Amino acid sequence: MAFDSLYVRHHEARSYVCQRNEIADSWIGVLEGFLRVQDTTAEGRLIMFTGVAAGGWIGEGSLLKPEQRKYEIMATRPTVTVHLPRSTFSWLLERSIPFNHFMLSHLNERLSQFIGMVKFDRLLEPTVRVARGISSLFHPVLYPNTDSMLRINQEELGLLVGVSRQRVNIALTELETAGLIQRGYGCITVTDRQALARYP
DNA sequence: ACATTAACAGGAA
DNA sequence: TTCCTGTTAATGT
Repeated sequence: MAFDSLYVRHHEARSYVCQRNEIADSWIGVLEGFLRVQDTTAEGRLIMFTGVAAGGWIGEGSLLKPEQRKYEIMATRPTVTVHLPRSTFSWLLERSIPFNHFMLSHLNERLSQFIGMVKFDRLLEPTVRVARGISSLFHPVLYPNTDSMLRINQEELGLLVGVSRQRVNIALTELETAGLIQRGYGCITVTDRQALARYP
């Protein structure tokens, strides 16, 4: 059957799940860990586009039309991925209405995420950026994760929102004194999700 | 002013 | 030991 071709991959921290310009052959789901969708500039600077947490999927763009990957995907910590090969992907796309519904809602949510990023870019208040960045990782469709504790360190968060690690540190103490989060070692616990999303 | 990079010490894992 | 945090000082816009 079609599902026979699903396969699972284990990735070490800081290893590539796929490289830029690679030919896409599967839709990538995250079972465990965290993926960073990024690009490296000519000067070697890292730009992070988005993250994918457990339960999320990435890479359908390069499957829906025949093209090479436009970015690289890296595991930021030990990560387990499940791969839905291109043949099975198109098989499901042709035949399964539930699969199409899932795909549509997934694409729709990612679209609104990127529309939100344009707005995000224009509000430059670093603390607000950090607050929104944390909130975005609680997206119910893109990151179906019920846990209120995020496994992300301050440098990672800075990469995600485009702020330095040191400034993230300041932002986190502000958000903690505001009673929205609690800082931890390599993690953040969100105590008030709604207020965090509406911050300030 | 305010953010960024670089560098450091100290604590957690 | 390595990783992460919290903090400085110097530099840039």
